[in-house]
Order: sequence, then structure tokens, then C-alpha cells
Amino acid sequence: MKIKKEVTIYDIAQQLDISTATVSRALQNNPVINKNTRRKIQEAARELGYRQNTFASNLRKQKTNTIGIIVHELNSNFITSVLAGIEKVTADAGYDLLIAHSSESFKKETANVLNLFHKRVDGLIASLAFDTRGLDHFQSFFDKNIPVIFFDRVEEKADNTKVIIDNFKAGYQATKHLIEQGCKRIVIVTASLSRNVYAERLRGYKEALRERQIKFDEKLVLIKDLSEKCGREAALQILQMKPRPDAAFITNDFSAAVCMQTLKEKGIRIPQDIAIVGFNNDAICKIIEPQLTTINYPGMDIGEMAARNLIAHLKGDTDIRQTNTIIAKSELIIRQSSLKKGNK
Amino acid sequence: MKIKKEVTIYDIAQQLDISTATVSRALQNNPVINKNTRRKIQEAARELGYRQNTFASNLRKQKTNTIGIIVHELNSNFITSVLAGIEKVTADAGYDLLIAHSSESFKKETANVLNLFHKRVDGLIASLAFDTRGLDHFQSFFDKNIPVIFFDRVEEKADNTKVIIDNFKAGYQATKHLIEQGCKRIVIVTASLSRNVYAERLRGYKEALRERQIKFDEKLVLIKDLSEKCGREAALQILQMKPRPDAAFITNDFSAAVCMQTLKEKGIRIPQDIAIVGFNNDAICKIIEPQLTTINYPGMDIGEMAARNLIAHLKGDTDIRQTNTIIAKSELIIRQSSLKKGNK
DNA sequence: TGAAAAATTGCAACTGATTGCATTAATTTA
DNA sequence: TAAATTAATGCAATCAGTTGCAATTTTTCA
Repeated sequence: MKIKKEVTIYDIAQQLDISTATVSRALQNNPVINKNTRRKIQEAARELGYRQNTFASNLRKQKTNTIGIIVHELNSNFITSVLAGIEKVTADAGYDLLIAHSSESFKKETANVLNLFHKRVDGLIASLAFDTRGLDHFQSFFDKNIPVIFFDRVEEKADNTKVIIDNFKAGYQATKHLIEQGCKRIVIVTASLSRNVYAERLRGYKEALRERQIKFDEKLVLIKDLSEKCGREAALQILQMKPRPDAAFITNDFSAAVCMQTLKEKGIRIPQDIAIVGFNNDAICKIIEPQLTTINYPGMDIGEMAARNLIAHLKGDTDIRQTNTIIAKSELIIRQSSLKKGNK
Repeated sequence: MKIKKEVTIYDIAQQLDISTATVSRALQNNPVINKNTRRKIQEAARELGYRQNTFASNLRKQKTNTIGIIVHELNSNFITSVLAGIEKVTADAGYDLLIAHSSESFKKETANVLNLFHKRVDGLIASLAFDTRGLDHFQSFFDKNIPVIFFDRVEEKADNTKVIIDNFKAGYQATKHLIEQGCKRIVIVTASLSRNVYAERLRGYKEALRERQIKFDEKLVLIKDLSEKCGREAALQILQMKPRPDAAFITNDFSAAVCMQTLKEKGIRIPQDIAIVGFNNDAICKIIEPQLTTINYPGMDIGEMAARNLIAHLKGDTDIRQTNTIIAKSELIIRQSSLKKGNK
């Protein structure tokens, strides 16, 4: 099979005996070109099987119509919803997406940022890795005034636009709910406190305790990585504690599910012996036994907000430096795993 | 803040008073350039904050070093593992990935194919959407001899390289296992039979029945979309059937989990009343109660194989037309949900 | 020391589309 | 009908690298 030569606007121009300038304009539907000519050119393009060379175009136009996205992982319901939300907005506006994921590694994140910078994305939407500290690796973007919007895992102090939920409130609500169920010794399983989301959730937890005059006990705070393994570990640690805790707020649904299962294996009844609250409202919440009380994390909304905001920047509707923090609504969803009422 | 002007190889050339040709070669670490010159140029590039213009480069080189990936969804464990496998291989070989997903829509898939074609990916790895029929929408790739490799959801008749598991065998094993547990009326929940994977699994199911002289009953085949809703529906349908089935082979773990849960709610005991086998070996298998027997679908391996094969094509090690079908190993993983032994 | 070989470097064409400005053609107006 | 508008098209520079081939410099070896 012969490989067909690539068709360019020169070929079209030649065939119709007109200039490439006219062809280029016609293909962009520029009204300055005569309607008939335009139609003729577009037809010829179709017939010849012309495809635009994005590189030549990007090179000349000095922009890519592409938005870069950096997330920590792909395999969570939350992230998938965020992506869906972003896609919904950007597709309409005619932008392409370039998705990179850091596997929770700062090193990979840095590489991704650099890569997307080289690829010259017009803007960036990012959620930071676990161990990312500071935003120096985004400096290249800041220097060139390329808009960057963060979501979920953000750098709180930094002066950037961010889309987040009120993690403090979420932590507070979850804890308050557990207290209202009569729990007094509430374990909290969370991740590195240098990551805003986790620090805030803990702060909310503390506040709820304080409000009800329950003394905060350092030993009930378990800092983990929110993996499968960590769910198991947390369960075992909980079993070792005495007096035994009567509730656990595990800031990730999957870990919570594993933890709950491990506890059940050891003969602990949920929620009677230990009440459990997760975080995210992943699909698993509803298929485990008992169903998991959790915080709904509205990924789709967050994605949409981030994308909409970014596009506003790109269109010049808003100044990049006019940064702000957008708070999405989250809420406590109460299911069986935390309802001790029957126990009273 | 002033936006810095972009640094090009011309700037570097000027500063060092050499030609752009030398700069270009040096930045590619071309050994034809003197080591010292190379070092000097690379240093200057770093100092000036030079970043390569990929478009100019791609335009001239006529290739992108990018591999396109089209999947039906992102939010499954299986797909995520495949992506991880692909990434592992391609990253080493210096390729970038462009990931698109079709949301199970043929229309979106077509758009994605076109888009990646315009983006001039050097090769493509794809898994087809539910309702995709034929491969005409890939014709542009075939015409230009751009290698395309399919995995999981493939078009069986088509003459392309594909990486799959032996779905027939998987269906056979799952069914045989259930029969060995003493089950006689085995429901199979699967998806559109025009999609190879599902058709094959059903064929395996039939074969296992035939072998044990169990009559095949059309009414026990439920064609669904393998969503959450479908798990619930399947459960309700099963409850309606009389005599009641004693097993269900649900070709998707998540659906199986939902189905199982619904059955449990209705007072059915698993596996005593109804044994259940899923498909994929997603993480949920181990966190539901009872743990789910399933078919392990080695996503990572499949991704690696597909990527390795594609890269071999790209490097010219193998002819694109020398297509083949690569079968990855899959296996039955037996857990509680199907073990009726205690029942006998 | 001088010629041949090897190592470096540079020239200039090339990749394909876009766009400011000039030119030409068509239409309107006085 | 000539001048003035308006509409349509083309010229040619530009975007930033890459690379075949030629030219130059350096090294090697007799």
C-alpha cells in the first residue's frame, strides 16, 4: 500500500488556482472571502482529504487551544467526575485537554508541569500530589502569565485561584454527627497534614470536639496514606487501643471500606460497636455492608467551576492576578454505618 | 508584570555567536557536535530559560512522538491499570500520551479518532465503545499506515493487532466452577453480544453447560449495560424467575456487587441460595460481603503488551500489516461468593 | 611537513499555516 | 461616465526548529 502524501493548503490553492491566503481564510470561514469561493474551497478540501496541520497553525498563532490537567490519580470516582465536569465546559468552548497524572509523586508532578509547559498549554488545572510542598515548580507558568487553577489539593497560603470545598466544615459536620450519635472516642484517619485538605478536616474535627467539651486525644489521630493497606492498618490499630474507640472518621471511602471490613472480620459490629464515616461519596459507599456514611464531594461541579474560571481568564474576561477562592458545596450523607440510634 | 519574550535557538545562537544548526543539534545531544560546545549551548539554554517549541519541531520532523489512546471509560480499575501499563512502556521509550474517552458512545469515539488523527499521533491504542460497529471510522489511520492496536473491546473479524484475554475460556471457567459447586440454573448477565468480549463469554458459558449436559435456557441470559442500575435490575429479575436460579455469573464486578447487595436485601443468602461470580477483579471484590469470586483481568499486562507492540511497529521492527492477536492470561479467582460447599 | 581522514560547524532550504498590508475587481454614487 | 466606496483576493513575511550537504577546522599518519 502506498502512503498517500499529506494534503496541504498549497494543494488546494493550486487545484483551484488561487492563493493559499484565500484558502486559509476560507477554511476558517472568514466572511471576508466570497461565499461561493468559500464553499468551493471547503468542498475541495473535503474531496482531497485535507487535514489541518495543527503544528503549523499553532506555531503561527502562538497558541494551542489546549488546557493541561494534572491530577494525582485517575482511579478515583472523584477525579473522574472532576474530569467529566472540566470536559463538559471546555469541549463547548473548543479546547482540547491534555491529562497528566502524578501518581502522588512530587517528582512526577514536576515533570508533568514541565512537559505541559513545553507543550504550551494555554492554561492549567491542577490538584497537587501528596508530598508536594510549595509551588515553585509552577513558576514557569506564573512567569509567563499562563493561568493556573488549583482544585482539591491546593496550597493554601499561595495566591492563586482555587476551587475547593470547605474541608473544615466537612470535618466538623462528620465529627459532630458522630458525637450526636453518642460517640465519645472518635478516631480520625487522615493523610499528611501539610496538605490543606487533610489539615482542614482535622481542624474541623477538633472544633467539633471542643464545642462538645470532648478532650482532644492525639493518639486518636492516625496519619496514613489512605490506601487499601492503610485501611487494614487503621483497623488493627483501632483494635489495639484501649479503651476501644467507638467511632472512626476515615477521610477516604475506599480506606474506610477496607477498615470497616477488617473490623468486621475481627467481630466488631458496625455501627453498634464502632460507627464509621468516610469521605468522598464514591460508588462503593452504597454497595458495602452497612452502607457508608460519608461526605459528598461534588467532583462534577468542581470541574465545571475550575474550567469555567480558566476559560474566563483565557478569554481575557478576568485578570489572571484577580485570584479568588471558590468554595463548592459539600454535605454529609448519612447512611447505616454511623447510625447508632438503634443502640441507645 | 512584563511577559518575557520567548527564547528561541536564534537567541542562543546569537549570544554564543554560532549557527542555529549547531544549537539545534547540541540541544538534541547530537554527538556530531563537540562536547564542549554542546555543554556551553546547553548551559546557555538553561540560563536563558529556553524551551523547545514542539510545534516547530513537530512540523519539521513530521512526527509527534505522541501516542493516542481511546478508551470507553476512565473510571474502572481495569482501564486504569491498562493505562498504567501503557505508560510504563511508553514513558521509557520517550513517547507522550494523549488520552481520550468515548463515554461508551460511538459518536464520541468517532470524534476522538478524528481529533487524534488531526493531532497526528504516531500510533493509536484503542478499546471500542459499546455500540461501535465496524472500524470504518479508523479508516483514516489505516489509509496512512498509522499503526492502531486494539485491546479488550475489539472487532473480532477485523484484521488488526489486538490484545485480549480468552473470554471464551474465562466464561467457561466461571461457569464450570459454578456447576462444580452444584449449581444447575445459572443466570448470566452480560452486555451487547455484538461486542466480542461479551459474545465470547456467553459462548464459554454455553460450552460449560453443554459439557455437563445442562440444558441451555435462553431466559437465563440477561443482556444489560453493566451499570449500577443494571445490577439492581438483574437482581429483581432473578427474584422473579421460577424456579429460582441458584447462581449468577455477572460479567462485571461492580454490577455483580450491586446485584448481590440487592439480593441480600431481599433476604437471599449468598452463596447458599445463589452463588455469584463477577468479572475483572476490581478492588471492590475484596471489600464486599461475601468477597466476590471473579475473573482476574490483567490490565497492566495488557497495557504493556499493547504499548510494546505499538512501539515495535513505530520503530519499524515489525510491519504494521503483520498483525496478530495477543492473548493475555486471565484466571478464575475463587472467593466466598461462589463457594456452596458448606451448603452440601 | 604535507596530504588524507576525521571532526566540527554553517548555509540555506524546508515544514504548513496565518495575517498585515497592498492590490485588484466589483459596485455604488454623484 | 468618472470617481469613490466596498468587496475580494494575493504578496510575502513570519512562526521556530531540523537536516542534507558543503565548508572549514582539527587531527592523524606516513
